[in-house]
Amino acid sequence: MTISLTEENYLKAIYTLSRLGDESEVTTNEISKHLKNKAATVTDMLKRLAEKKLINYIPYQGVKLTEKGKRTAIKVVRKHRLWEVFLVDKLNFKWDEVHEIAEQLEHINSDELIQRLDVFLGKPKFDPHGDPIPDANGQLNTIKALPLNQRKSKGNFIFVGVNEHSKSFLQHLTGIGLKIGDSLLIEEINEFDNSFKVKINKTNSQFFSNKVASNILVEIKK
Amino acid sequence: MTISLTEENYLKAIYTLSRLGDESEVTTNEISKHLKNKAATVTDMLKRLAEKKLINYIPYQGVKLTEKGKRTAIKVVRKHRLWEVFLVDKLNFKWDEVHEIAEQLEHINSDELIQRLDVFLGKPKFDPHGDPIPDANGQLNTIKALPLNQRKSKGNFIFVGVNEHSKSFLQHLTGIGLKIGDSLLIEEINEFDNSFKVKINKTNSQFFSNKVASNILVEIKK
DNA sequence: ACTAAAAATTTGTTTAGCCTAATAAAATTT
DNA sequence: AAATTTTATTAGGCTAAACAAATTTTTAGT
Ligand SMILES: [Mn+2]
Ligand SMILES: [Mn+2]
Ligand SMILES: [Mn+2]
Ligand SMILES: [Mn+2]
Repeated sequence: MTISLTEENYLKAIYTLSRLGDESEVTTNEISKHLKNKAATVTDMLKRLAEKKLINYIPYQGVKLTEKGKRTAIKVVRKHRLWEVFLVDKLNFKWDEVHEIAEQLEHINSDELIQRLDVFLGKPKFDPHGDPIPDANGQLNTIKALPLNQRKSKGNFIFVGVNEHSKSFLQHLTGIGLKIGDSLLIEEINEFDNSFKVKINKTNSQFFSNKVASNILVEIKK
Repeated sequence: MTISLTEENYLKAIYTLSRLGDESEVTTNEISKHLKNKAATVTDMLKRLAEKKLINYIPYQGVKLTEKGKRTAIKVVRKHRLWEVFLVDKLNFKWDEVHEIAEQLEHINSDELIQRLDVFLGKPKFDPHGDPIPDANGQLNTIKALPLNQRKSKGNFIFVGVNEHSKSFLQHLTGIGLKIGDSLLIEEINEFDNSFKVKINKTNSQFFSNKVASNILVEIKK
């Protein structure tokens, strides 16, 4: 049974959306919004995917990936993230330039290719945005990072990933001079607007709005 | 105007077929055979491509690429061959394993990507099968090689490319121990079946059938 | 419990890309 | 020059993937 590029994109969307919330059912409208297709189109595809046993679908009740569907979705995510590492590490693209190209590359179909690419890149565990790369068996490091704005006390953290992948946000961070792996020391938390004053790498102090802070994922520095 | 993956494949087919012969018109049946689609399907597509000014098409008279069509086709060929170099040089695929994957990768759409891939690979001039890689402006080294079986005198040659790209032929050459760049000394030409006895790299003598010799491209050794 | 709003599905079209069968045009043979 | 064969086109139909409009089901508000 072959899975089309479009079907792969639907499976990935369902996977991504189910991870945002509580792992429960994903709704037609969520998928519709995410993929920028009309709800009627989504319903059609849900029937097709259910037919292929890639999702469990009860009309009006939303969908969940089957094991098979989940495996497929994770493989697409794995490819997407490996290619992003390739583009940044080997071709010197910036982290805000790679997503659209990876959206295409993630559909290239060759197990041998993924395997060799993985080795060539040194079996990376995270992509350029800090997102974990599933291994060949579909296992992925659960990330224990939290958004910066949920840290209620001052302290020392490491910037490990982003919640928001838009080009403008990534460029904003680059403008500030913030990169994955940088240390972040919360110096002030302003009560009235929940903005933060943060020192990056012990040198340069910056103000982060709550919006920005909510999209920056940090771990506690050991 | 966007050009679909399928349209790209038709343009590439027309380009390839026109190069085989005398650069003249390509026929519906040739395309049909090459792409393994029915002639009626090809006629449909020819109308679409003509509509888009990618080919000049006169019913019953065959087709020729327009300048625009040719540019597009050459770009696809460039991408195909660059990706093949990547797969062999960087991911250590064998030369008989890369074609199918390159058939997919050649449709990835990003000028910046091709440009950077080209630089990353060291701006290669030839792909793993000895085929010339068009440069960013679509110029390509005309190859002055001839098939081994057209060399009528004994002498010293260099193996620079293949005429036949099938997995089985490439594996056959690998089995013989023949690689691009090897020197070939014609020791004997057998009149009755036009087979050749050839010494590879001054060490190992092999018999080549005329069929094999016709698919091996050589240049005169300077 | 009833009604209005929101969410999802069904119905009917469209386009790209493929097919087979029927027909027309061109080339070849007699 | 006709007849036959080969090549190509037209006509009609199919499926995947999209849409808009109409309808149904579920949820939320009173
Ligand atoms: Mn991405
Ligand atoms: Mn990413
Ligand atoms: Mn190839
Ligand atoms: Mn090649």
